[in-house]
Amino acid sequence: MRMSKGVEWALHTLLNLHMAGGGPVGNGQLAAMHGLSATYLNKQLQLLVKAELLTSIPGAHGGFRLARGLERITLLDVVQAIEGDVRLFHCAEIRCCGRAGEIEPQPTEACPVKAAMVRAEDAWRQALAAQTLAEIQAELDRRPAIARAVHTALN
Amino acid sequence: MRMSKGVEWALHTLLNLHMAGGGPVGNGQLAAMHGLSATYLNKQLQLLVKAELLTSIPGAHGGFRLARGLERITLLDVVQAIEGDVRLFHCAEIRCCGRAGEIEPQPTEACPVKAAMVRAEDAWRQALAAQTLAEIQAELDRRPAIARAVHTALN
DNA sequence: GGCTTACTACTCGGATACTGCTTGTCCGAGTTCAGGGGG
DNA sequence: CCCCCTGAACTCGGACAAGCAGTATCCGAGTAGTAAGCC
Repeated sequence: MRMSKGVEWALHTLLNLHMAGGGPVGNGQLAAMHGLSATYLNKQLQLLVKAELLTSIPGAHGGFRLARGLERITLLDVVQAIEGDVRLFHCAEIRCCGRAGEIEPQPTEACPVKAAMVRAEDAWRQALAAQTLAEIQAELDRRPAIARAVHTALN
Repeated sequence: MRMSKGVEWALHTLLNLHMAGGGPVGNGQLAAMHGLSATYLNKQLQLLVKAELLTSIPGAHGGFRLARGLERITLLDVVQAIEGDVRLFHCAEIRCCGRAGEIEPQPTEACPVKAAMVRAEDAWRQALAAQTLAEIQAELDRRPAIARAVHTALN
C-alpha cells in the first residue's frame, strides 16, 4: 500500500511549470530539475495530459504546459491522474463466500465493513480535494529567491 | 496503490471470532467461513497476533482468540497490523536533487508538498482510528439470525 | 534577393524489458488429547 | 481402580515459490526550425 513515486514527481513538476512562467518546457529539462529518469517522467506527464492537467506541444521547442491555473488543480486531481482508481480498499464481498455464503447468499444490505472503510477514504479524498497547488505554491513563494532561480533554470 | 486483501480478511475474521463467543477457533474453520486460502489467512492472523489483537493457542483444540473486546479495536489497528507502515505518500526529497538541489541543497524548511499530503493522510488515519469494530458489529447485530448462524458454524 | 524545398534536430508517444511486493503454498516445531499398559 | 507413558492428531509458525503491478528503458512518429538551392 504505497503510493507511486510518480505522484511526487508530478506534483513538483507541475509547480516547476508554474514557476517557469507559461512557456512550454521540455521533458528533459523538467527531469534534470530533480535528477529524475527522463523517460519515466515522460510516462507520468502523459498521464497528466490525458487527465487534461497539461497540454503537450510536439516538435522542436515544444514541451509541456499547464492546462489551467494552479488554483484549479487539486491534489486529488493529480493523484487520480497518476494512480487511476483512487480506491484503497477493494471489497471482494467475501462475506458471501464459503460457509458464510450459505448463511446469506444474497447480500440484502451493504457490507458494513466496506462502508466503514469507504467513510475513512472519503475523508482522505475530501482532504485531497480541498487543497490546491496554488496553496502549496504560496508556501514556496515565501522564499522568492528560489522561485526566481527555478524560473531562470527553465528558461 | 491498492490495500492488501489481507485487511478485508482480517476484519471479517475478527468479527467472526467475536460472534464465535470467545473460545479459540482454528485457522481452518475461519478460512472455510469465507472460502479463503487457509495457509494465507494464517499468515495474516500471525500479523494480528504480533500486533496483540489476537492470541494464539497451540496444540489440538487450539486456535485464535480475540485479545481484547471489539470496542477496543479500531480500523487503524487492523490496517496497521496488516500493512505495517500506513504512510501512503513517501517523500523522496527530490526537491534537493538535480538542478533544484543546486539551488537549495539543504532544506531549511519542511517540504510543502509532503506537508500537504500528510495532512490528507492524517484525515484518513483519524477516520480509521475513530471507528471501532464494535460499531461495525452493531450494524451486523441488526440481523441477529446471521450472528447466531455464524456462532453455531464456529462451535 | 525572395521563395520553395529538403534536411536535421528535437519533441512527444507508445511499445518493450526488469524489479520488488503482494499473493499463495509447503513443511517443520510444539502442544494437547486419547488410549493402552502397568502398578 | 488409578496413574503413567506413548502415540497420534491437530495446531501454530516460519521458510519457500508464483503472479502481478510498479519501475525503468528504448525506439518510432511527428513537427518546427534551418539552411541550401532555385527562380
